[in-house]
Amino acid sequence: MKSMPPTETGPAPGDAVQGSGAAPKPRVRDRILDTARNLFYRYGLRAVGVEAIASEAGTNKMSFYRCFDSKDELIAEYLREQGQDYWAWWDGAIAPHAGDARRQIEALFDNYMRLTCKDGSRGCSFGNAVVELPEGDHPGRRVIETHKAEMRSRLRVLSAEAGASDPEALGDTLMLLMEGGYLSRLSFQSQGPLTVAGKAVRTLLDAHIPVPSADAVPPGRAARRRGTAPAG
Amino acid sequence: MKSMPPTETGPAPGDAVQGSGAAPKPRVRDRILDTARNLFYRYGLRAVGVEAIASEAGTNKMSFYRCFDSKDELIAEYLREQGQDYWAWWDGAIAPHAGDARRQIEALFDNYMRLTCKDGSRGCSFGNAVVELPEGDHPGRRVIETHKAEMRSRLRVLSAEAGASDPEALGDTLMLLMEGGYLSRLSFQSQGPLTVAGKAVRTLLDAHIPVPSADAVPPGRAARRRGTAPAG
DNA sequence: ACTGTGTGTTACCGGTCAGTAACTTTTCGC
DNA sequence: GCGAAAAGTTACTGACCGGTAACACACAGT
Repeated sequence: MKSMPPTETGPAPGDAVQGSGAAPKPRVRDRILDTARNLFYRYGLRAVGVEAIASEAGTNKMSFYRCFDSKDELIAEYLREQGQDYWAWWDGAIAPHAGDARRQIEALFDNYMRLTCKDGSRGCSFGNAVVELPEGDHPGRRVIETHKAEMRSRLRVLSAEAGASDPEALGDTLMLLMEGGYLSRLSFQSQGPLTVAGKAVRTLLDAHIPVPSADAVPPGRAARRRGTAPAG
Repeated sequence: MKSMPPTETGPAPGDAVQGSGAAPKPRVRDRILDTARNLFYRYGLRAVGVEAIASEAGTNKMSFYRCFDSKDELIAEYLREQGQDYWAWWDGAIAPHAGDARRQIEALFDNYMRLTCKDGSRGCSFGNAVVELPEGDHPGRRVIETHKAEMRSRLRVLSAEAGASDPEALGDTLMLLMEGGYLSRLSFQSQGPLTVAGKAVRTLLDAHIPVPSADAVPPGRAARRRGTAPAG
């Protein structure tokens, strides 16, 4: 039940130290937040203490408490930052296919799979955090619930735009798939069930999006449908 | 970041106390393990201390350490117990439809949805635990990984028995669905995306299980396929 | 009665936790 | 250069953590 590898004091090789025209050392608050994001994501919320965060950020607990009211507030802030990055990633993943919602969903999941299978991935910051925050009144919970609700909403909207006959059902199913991939990533290495997410999404899209009537499209196209059907 | 509601010392009303021919008070070890299962599941592994477990079980830390080598060992034992119950539940859910793998899968998921939507559910003990145990050498991790691998395997076998053309893909997709439901249960109340799992499973079964050729079955049956297609 | 086993009790260990006080030093805008 | 703001330093509080020592008791089988 140990928590973390021992921290090294002093500036790490990769740190932004002043000198020879390099970028100025970022403000304490930013360094702390950055460090907290790494540590919280890697080791969990309860496993990482504020002292460890502060010293890993090259500062101390006192400076920490000048920037943040409490550890719980830092956790909430950590989650907000993660959220911002998450939606930036999301928008970037679907941007190349604007106007084609089906392709956007596929691209989103392809991107998601690649990212989540990578070494060092620990799944979803929000999903992991909510496991450690069962108390209903923790400031981080609002952030998490908002984030997940937004995810659900976006997937439903994309499903509707893709022409799904039951966009709520398709959106929610996609959400289950995503969440499942995030969670299963923790128990399996990169060869877990997550590897089929791409195929699964295409199967679901095929099943939920009605094919155009046969006399409205050139023959042969409607029959094989679109995307990759489940082999067989 | 508080951990648990205050514990009450002394025997709780529901406890099995000796008297008037009632069953004898269970042995300490069993009481501790029972309490640990409740507390760990509800509040998480790190949030619950051994002292809290012992006193909630009506004993003390010393007796605790006579039964268990360490908290980490208790965690592993907790997970083993959860595993036994889990497979008993699983077998019970699919037993009524022995011989019809498709119905078994449907029954499994229906049962799973009902259970996981219930008040007080906190998703999957194993999924939650693995979030809190990033260290690769924790005795609990073996239990978790074995459990999840078994789950994956069983879903693949059921998929094969159901006649799926790509049973590995179907099994893994079902696994993602299940894991996703467990995880999303923590961020949503009972009205989360989990509610569509039943429909999603039937859609996937329809898509993965080839329909018998038209001249082998009475007309009208093959056309509408089986189960509940996505509305529309 | 005697003894062994299981259990309860109290006090303690070293370590870590979140959070604070008081003071010094560095940095930056002007 | 000056003053203010930001950051570093040391020492501390009170609570809790996992884990242990030493001892008292209660009840079983013989």
